Amino acid sequence: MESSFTILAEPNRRAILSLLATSERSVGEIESRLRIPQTSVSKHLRVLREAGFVEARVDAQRRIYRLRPEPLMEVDAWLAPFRRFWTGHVDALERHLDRMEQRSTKGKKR
Amino acid sequence: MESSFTILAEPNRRAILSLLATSERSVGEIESRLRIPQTSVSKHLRVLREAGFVEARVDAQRRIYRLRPEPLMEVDAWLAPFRRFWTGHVDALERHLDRMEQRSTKGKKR
DNA sequence: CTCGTATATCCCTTGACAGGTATATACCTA
DNA sequence: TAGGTATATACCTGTCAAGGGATATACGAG
Repeated sequence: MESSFTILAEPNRRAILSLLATSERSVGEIESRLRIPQTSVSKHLRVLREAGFVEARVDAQRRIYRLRPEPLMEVDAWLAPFRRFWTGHVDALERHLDRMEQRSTKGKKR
Repeated sequence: MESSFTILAEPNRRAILSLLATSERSVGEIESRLRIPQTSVSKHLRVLREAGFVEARVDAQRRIYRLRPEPLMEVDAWLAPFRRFWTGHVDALERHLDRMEQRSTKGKKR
């Protein structure tokens, strides 16, 4: 059973999902907006489709893809037990992101 | 830059985090509770540590690991734009999980 | 100092997966 | 029908990461 987290590990797939959060899109739109080769977009969409993240509607030669929320709800549910660690400490994330920013700018490791 | 999602793709690592959500634990406790070989636990902890998911405190020969919330907050933040798809439709997740259950029980594909 | 315990690291093998290229399929238009 | 557009699939290849086993390091007890 392919975990939803495995699917989300791929950056292009997350980008596709974020794009579809706004509105549904054809494959070509995704291709040009994200600057990913068509063949690659199709392959990622296949993975997303089989995992239930998206579904396609046929419009002549086009396939219009739209989001399906269930797998993301699953992720959200997994996250629930951890929320108590940060509710009420809103700006800890902000500090964390700043630190990450610095690491990838300045950063040489060890 | 290793994405937090990449880290979470590994099931054992998610299990470790879930375990630490309850309380901090030594490596040995994690090993016996999750039934993962010690060498494997240590390697996963290293990954989690370097990605900021956990931190270790030294107690004699033991290392006590505890959760750090920031990377999970990041994930939570990424998820935010999608929440509008399911707030108010609480039981869609339940139906989804049922369907998954059926697939992995009955399931032969195509 | 030696032995047992707790944890980390090294090396090696294996499998999964993403990207690229080429090609197939489907539909539309003329 | 032919040619163009839109999307999917097959095959190949390189990379990367997880798991196993052996070993190193650190600490405590006696």
